[in-house]
Amino acid sequence: MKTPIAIVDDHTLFRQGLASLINSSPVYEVCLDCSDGLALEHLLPSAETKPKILLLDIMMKHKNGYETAVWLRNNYPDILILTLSTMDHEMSIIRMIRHGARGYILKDADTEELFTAFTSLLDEGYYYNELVTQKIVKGLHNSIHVNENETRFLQLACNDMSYQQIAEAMHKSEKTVDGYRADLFKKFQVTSRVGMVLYAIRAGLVNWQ
Amino acid sequence: MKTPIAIVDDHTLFRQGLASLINSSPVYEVCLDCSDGLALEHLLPSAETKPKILLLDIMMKHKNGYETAVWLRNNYPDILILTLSTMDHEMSIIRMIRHGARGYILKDADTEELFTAFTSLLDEGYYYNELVTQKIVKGLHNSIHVNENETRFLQLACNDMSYQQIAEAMHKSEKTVDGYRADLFKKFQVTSRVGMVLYAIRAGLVNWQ
DNA sequence: TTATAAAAAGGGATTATTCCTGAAACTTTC
DNA sequence: GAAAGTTTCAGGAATAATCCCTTTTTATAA
Repeated sequence: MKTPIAIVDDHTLFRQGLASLINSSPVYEVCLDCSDGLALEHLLPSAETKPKILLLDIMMKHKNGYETAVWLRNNYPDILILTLSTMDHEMSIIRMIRHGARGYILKDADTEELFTAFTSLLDEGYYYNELVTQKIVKGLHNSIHVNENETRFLQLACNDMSYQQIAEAMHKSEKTVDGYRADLFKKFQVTSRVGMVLYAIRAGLVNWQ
Repeated sequence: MKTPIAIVDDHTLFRQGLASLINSSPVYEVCLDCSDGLALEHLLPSAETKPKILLLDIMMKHKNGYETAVWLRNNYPDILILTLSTMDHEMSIIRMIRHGARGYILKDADTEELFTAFTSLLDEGYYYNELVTQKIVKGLHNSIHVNENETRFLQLACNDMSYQQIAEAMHKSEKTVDGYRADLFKKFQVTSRVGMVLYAIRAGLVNWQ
């Protein structure tokens, strides 16, 4: 019997292509695929075959990779989550690990690495290649922690609101919000709003697009 | 004989998956695939079979979709360019058409639409679905034109430079640069730097990531 | 060559952002 | 309850960004 794999990614063509690759293997087959975490919540409970490994994208419309990973850990802790994303920022890697992912590969990996990751996951329980490992070490070394207020602040700043507007929206004084800004500037090592916003987007800290 | 297809996209896994899908068709086969326009320039001249259709991504490392389309039009005008991108902004669609693309599909299309696009391209010479057509109409109606100076300015603004620094880099006065800013604010209908930068990224006007 | 348009630049004012330092208010911990 | 730490907020100031209006220079066309 082939090992069942699931794919969660919002690009249909990518999903179908990947399924074609996986299904042409003698040992793996795709048992389920959908466009985001919300669709997964509807499909997975009624699925006949539960996947052993689930390929999970991060940036998705209705429910992103972080949230989906948490839901999976709570409801299907035996499913091995393998993150499959274009984002190579250390923060997104570490955040996925903290949320329960067992591996991380980039979309510019090749088929060989994908299957290597599968066997690693099944045999040892995890897979991180050299580059990803280096980013993890770097990320843990920097250990940038962004709290709830700062995340909210970032989201609003990325929605092109002025600090005055953000202060109103968060029911805080402008001075408090200016404190969040200063803290994030230091953490991200930037000196302007644009730099901060671009960092947040690259690190996958905000919902975007 | 099968119709030869080429794929230019910087995500190897996507390329391989797509190739697997296309090769499983009875009428199409992938004759060439590479990661960006620069690689294409090296591979295409020595390729035995030239592709009839070339699938082209926009955001790529060394040479983006716009530039690659121009090179193709100058050197291989018979190859039908089918844009395949995640970007759904009207500006990127129209820009690809102006640069010689004959079709535009999004990565969340499915296999059926891909093959529909292939037959349309071969039979009628072009393919644009309903959504893309609507965006084209909307885009032509707005007709936002961004000139060379403004593009350069946007690129530098997205690199987190101050207007003073941008003025120096462009060998223009700060007042001139402020004029570019004001013009772009009006064109993009934004009122802040962050809004302008995000618009430029979404519209695919700058090299990013 | 003159009319016209476009690009470049300046004057000047308002607002927003960035950067200090420090003081209350509130929590957590011992 | 005192100590230590975090969060919230303030004063004050320099710099940058935004906006409006006008002038000069350059390019283009009639």
